[in-house]
Amino acid sequence: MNSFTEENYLKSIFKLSTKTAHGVSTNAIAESLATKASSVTDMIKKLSEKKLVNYKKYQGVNLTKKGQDIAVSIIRNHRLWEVFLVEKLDFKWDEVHDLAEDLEHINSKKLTDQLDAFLEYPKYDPHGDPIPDKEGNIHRHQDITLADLKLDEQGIVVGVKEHSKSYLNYLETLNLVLGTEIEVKEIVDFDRSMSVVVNKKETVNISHQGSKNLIIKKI
Amino acid sequence: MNSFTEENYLKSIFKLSTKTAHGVSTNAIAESLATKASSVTDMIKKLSEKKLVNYKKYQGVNLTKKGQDIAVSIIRNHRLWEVFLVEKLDFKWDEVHDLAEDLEHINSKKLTDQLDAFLEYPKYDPHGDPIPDKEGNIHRHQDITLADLKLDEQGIVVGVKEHSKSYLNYLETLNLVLGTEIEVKEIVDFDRSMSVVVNKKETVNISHQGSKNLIIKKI
DNA sequence: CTCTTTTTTTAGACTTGTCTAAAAATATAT
DNA sequence: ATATATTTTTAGACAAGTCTAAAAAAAGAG
Repeated sequence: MNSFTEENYLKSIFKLSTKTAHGVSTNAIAESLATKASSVTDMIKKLSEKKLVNYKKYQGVNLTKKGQDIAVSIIRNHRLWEVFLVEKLDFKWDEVHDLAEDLEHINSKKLTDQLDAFLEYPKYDPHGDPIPDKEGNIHRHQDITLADLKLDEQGIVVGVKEHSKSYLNYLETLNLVLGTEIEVKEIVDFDRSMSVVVNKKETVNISHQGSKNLIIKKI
Repeated sequence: MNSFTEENYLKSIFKLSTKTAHGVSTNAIAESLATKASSVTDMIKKLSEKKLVNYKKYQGVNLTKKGQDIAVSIIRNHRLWEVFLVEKLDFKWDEVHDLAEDLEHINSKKLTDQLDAFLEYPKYDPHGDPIPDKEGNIHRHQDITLADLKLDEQGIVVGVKEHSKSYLNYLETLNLVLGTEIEVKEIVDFDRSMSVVVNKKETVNISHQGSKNLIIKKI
């Protein structure tokens, strides 16, 4: 059995390793877990002894198959719980992350799979992030953001790349939730902000900072 | 914030204090948590400093109002999660305890109350134990067991006093689940075992050990 | 009431995960 | 290439919760 702490390290390493081709650096892990590099080194040694990561001093780490399986199953838990909280318990999409951080560590294959069935096998969580299936397969969205769209192009909001409460709230004030239709009406050269038509109704303005974190499927 | 460990101590003290008029003894807590008396003493000092228990050396402990509120809210969580697991995720009543032991520590008033609403404010958990309401009120069953019934008396199964898997399984093989109607047909003097008619159909035999842990409402 | 047994507490040690400060290795710049 | 800056690791310390062994207090027996 692994502690919550170990599981959080594995999850962090998993997420960081999708962003870098090479080993994940000690500092990157420390930053993502709000801890110190020295603590990370200690934990990596432990995970390495448990054969959950491959590690050579000064070379960064990568998950082993075993480590990866654990990380993916925790992410699966996390995202299923988020769906549960939003769909069944009426939470808002900006309220569920912290609770899911706790719930994800409840370790029971049966619980996870029954929850999955109860929720009718959702493919995406409330932020559009894909939910790994029972076998651990993850179907990622293509990585097109609103900022990639050209004038007059249309799309549907399918996810976010930034999960902060403030960003999610900002989107909600613009009515930009999952499933929203968007058409780009204007791109301001100066600051790359955009005017977009939302659901064929209102026109809203969104900053570049906002548009580049909004994942879109072109239509 | 309190650690899982602290919460488990509070829960244990709460449960033990319903059984004894005086302070709860160090040894009793140690036994219930499968730990050593010396560890209990240490923890009690800590809880005492946090004003969650009243403690004088060698005199046992009692919960303060604050400690009791926490204990009750954890029990509320535990029992609501058990209902969820059985009603929504198709778990059996003998499978839910350990999972609920983990889930009960997820600390969110909103989560608890929304779950309660989602489950339509259940009054009892799958073992017939009463679920404390939002304000912490607990409506206990009267403490009549099958063993208290006389010949030809009738009752309905409303709970169990023993929660082990083996006992719950034993009951299930006898078709003695919550809501079952019972009529006492024979009481054997020698070993106090009983023959009872279940749901006006089959007659089954139950040992004294079995009958004294089955909580009944007379009809 | 005194002796014995049981319960509880203390003292000191160990584990897990953390930290700071300093040393070692690697990367960068000129 | 050599000096400088950055990253990573080591060494040693600390807090939480646990344990064993021994001491202190309370309870029970004759």
